[in-house]
Amino acid sequence: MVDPSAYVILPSERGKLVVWTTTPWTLVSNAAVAVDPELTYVLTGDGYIVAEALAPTLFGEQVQVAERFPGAALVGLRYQPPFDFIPGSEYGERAHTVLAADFVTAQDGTGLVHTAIAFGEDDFRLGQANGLAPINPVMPDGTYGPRITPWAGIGVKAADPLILADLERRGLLLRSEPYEHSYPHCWRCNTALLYYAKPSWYIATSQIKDQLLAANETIGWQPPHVKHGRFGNWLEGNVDWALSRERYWGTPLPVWRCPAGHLHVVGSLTELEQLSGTLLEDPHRPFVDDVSFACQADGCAEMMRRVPDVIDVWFDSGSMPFASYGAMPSRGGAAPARADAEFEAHFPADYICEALDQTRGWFYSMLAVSTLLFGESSYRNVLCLGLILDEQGQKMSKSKGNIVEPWAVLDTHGADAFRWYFFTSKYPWDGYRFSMEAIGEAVRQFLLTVWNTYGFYVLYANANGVSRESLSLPEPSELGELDRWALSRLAATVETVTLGLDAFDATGSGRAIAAFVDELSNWYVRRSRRRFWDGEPAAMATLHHILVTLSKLLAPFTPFIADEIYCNLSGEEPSVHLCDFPAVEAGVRDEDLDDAMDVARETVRLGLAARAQAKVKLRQPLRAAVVVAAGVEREAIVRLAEIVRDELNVRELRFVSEADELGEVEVKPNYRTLGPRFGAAMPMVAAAVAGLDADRAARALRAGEPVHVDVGGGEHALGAEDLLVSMRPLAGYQVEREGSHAVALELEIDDGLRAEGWAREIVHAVQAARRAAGLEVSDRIALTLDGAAELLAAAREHERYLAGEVLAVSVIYGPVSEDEATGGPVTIDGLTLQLALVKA
RNA sequence: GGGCGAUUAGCUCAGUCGGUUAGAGCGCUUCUCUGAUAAGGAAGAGGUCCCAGGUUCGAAUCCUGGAUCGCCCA
Repeated sequence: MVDPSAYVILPSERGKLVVWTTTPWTLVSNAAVAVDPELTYVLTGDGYIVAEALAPTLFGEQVQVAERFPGAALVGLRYQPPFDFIPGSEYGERAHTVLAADFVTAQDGTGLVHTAIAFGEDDFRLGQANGLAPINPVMPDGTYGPRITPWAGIGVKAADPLILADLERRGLLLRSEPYEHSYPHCWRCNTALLYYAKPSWYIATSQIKDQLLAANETIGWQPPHVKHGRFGNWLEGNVDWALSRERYWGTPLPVWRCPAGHLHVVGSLTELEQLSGTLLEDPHRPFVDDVSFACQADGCAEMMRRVPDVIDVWFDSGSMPFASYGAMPSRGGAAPARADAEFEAHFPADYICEALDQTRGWFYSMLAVSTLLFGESSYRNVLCLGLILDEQGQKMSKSKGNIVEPWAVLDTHGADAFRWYFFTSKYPWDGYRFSMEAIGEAVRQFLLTVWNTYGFYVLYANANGVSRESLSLPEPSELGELDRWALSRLAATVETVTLGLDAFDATGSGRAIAAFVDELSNWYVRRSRRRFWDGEPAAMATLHHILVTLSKLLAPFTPFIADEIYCNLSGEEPSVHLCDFPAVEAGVRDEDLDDAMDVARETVRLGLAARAQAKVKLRQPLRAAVVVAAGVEREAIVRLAEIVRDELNVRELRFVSEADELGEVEVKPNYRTLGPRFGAAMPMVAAAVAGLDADRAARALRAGEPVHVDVGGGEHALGAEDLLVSMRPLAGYQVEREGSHAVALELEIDDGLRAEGWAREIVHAVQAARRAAGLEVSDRIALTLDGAAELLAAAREHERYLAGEVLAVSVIYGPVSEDEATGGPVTIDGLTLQLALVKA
């Protein structure tokens, strides 16, 4: 906010002290001026006293210095206060003198700090140290009291300009200018806060600081940096807890006091009844205020009455683990004892969760109350949440109107999508930039994939009459590679998710599930479709098992879709939310198979890229793919050759061991191994490697021999670890490569391959027509084909395949008239095909 | 003013022990696949890794200072 800042002149015997303040309203209770005794101050030619370092800023570079001295020389100097509403004698002996302080800087201002004991913590401490009383002429409503005669009844902030005008009239204002600084405001009404010193009840938490720090060590924090950062620092700097509040509503402070000043703190409702004879039905104000009893101090005959204050609500929140038991009248309203079985069963909490701004709020009060009572934390783990910002990154607030109504999100995308977004889009403590689009993306990318995979299973389970009872998951050894791979990936996912959730990491766990669902849908199911069409028991049982387990993994994340899937597929329990979380099964993980599938998929990826480069459609079969692979990678591809061949639509896979058999190679230095070895000579090594004959070097490495390079006159041997061999493309083949991997395609297409390609094109056309005709996936058809002779010949040649693919019980080659035709004519490689189908 | 955190493609975010061509998704362009999919696959365009110093053979990554934003405290 912008406040008026004032440079005020305070005359003294040694010269005119210049003090700086951004709260002119506190000048009426100026009690002292603070200086840094070690800082150098000057007396200017004009008679002003300021810090030397600030004199040029205040008076210009040409300022004349009459005298130079340390701040200590000013200490004790008496000056004329700016106002005399409050006589100096009320503050104390050292009122209106210069005092030494440790908080004065020469950063800004004048190096002399106006001090009003009742306003501000530094001021108060300085006053305490120097025997000055905190006289406060401001009323509780923020207006000046009657002692400030000209401005009594005026809000102090509103009086700022009046005070400045008064000082100026009396020649005491050197300068005034607007000053922008951060200043605390009321979170509710957004008006500037006024600080003043007032008596209060405290808990001496600073005396148990070591216990608080020790208790913090037992807590698991997410994110981890809060533990020794924000929270740990706060505990290190612990100050006593200001407990009392001057409010009407709240938990009454259980302190009774007699006129003689004796105190009694009441520990329970039972104790209060014993003392007073009154059992309170309702322990709040005003009832509790009526309860009085005879003073307990020896020889005191006065009546004790409760002090009017209530307790800071943070104490209530910090008492949550105890209050829920202790508040019960049957227990006398006292805090629970460690012997209480019900309390013990629930203490401490496994975890708590709140926003990051609770560091000094709930997180602290929960720890402090518990440590005071039992010397330990009331929670084992804490997860902090960040703030949810709007799409522009601004904090959402009702007054700004940029809030998002939760119901609008729920109505549009559903609760599962909402939850999934929060769990997986970011780590919760990082906060969010909320957007509806991001939730829509979560739906499209994740929930629909899950749902469609489930829907796919249900479709073919129903089509093949597969019942829940008929399913049994075969032993791993009886399953195919793809099934075992899917189960292995599932087991790995269960493990990752379990470890993550145990560590309160829902984000990493959710992302692992998302990765698995992607593999499941876009590799396992896609590669296995044919088996599901036939209702193959192993495939059915595998996917069923995976979906049921997946529903259990998803239960905490997307409870509704998880329960829907579980109840329809299993129903062993009435709800997925009554199931145990999946356990990590021993012996299901097969990391060799996982790695092999990765290699196979990489090979497919390169092969598809090569096809795209060559502009050969995937439906056109090719004779061979030549794969660069050796050792375990080659074994992996051989193991999964059928999948690779089918995905790439090639008849044959051939292997070469080294990239240089497919094209020219280049060698590059491996900085990771060579860097530490050669250090500063690394650039020379890189140059030497660049100068090598790549083919010769590659051959040598393949033969297990070192390659020698000359670096700065010395010869060094480089092994296979030190050089990375990669390829240049080779003319004549379509080669796709990445690093040391490569796949080449033979592009020559003979008549046989061409006819097979056409047959697949015809299948594709018929399938499109089936779909356009609205047929069920299991409907049989009678098919008639007409058109270019070459296409019909290809169809005849591959009729069994064609009929099987499109579920045709008969294929007729004959004329198709306009009105019989299903859809328009199809063009394949420039040739025309006309087709008609009817449900058989 | 102090403490803590953040800053990477138009947007949302990854980026391991510091390793030389910084990735993904969305969106855009062009293909492709489809007997579940609003889906999948390939290619292209898109980058001052907030800025400036420093350490190092080598920095998005480590150190120092600064900027901006957020939270807490004064």
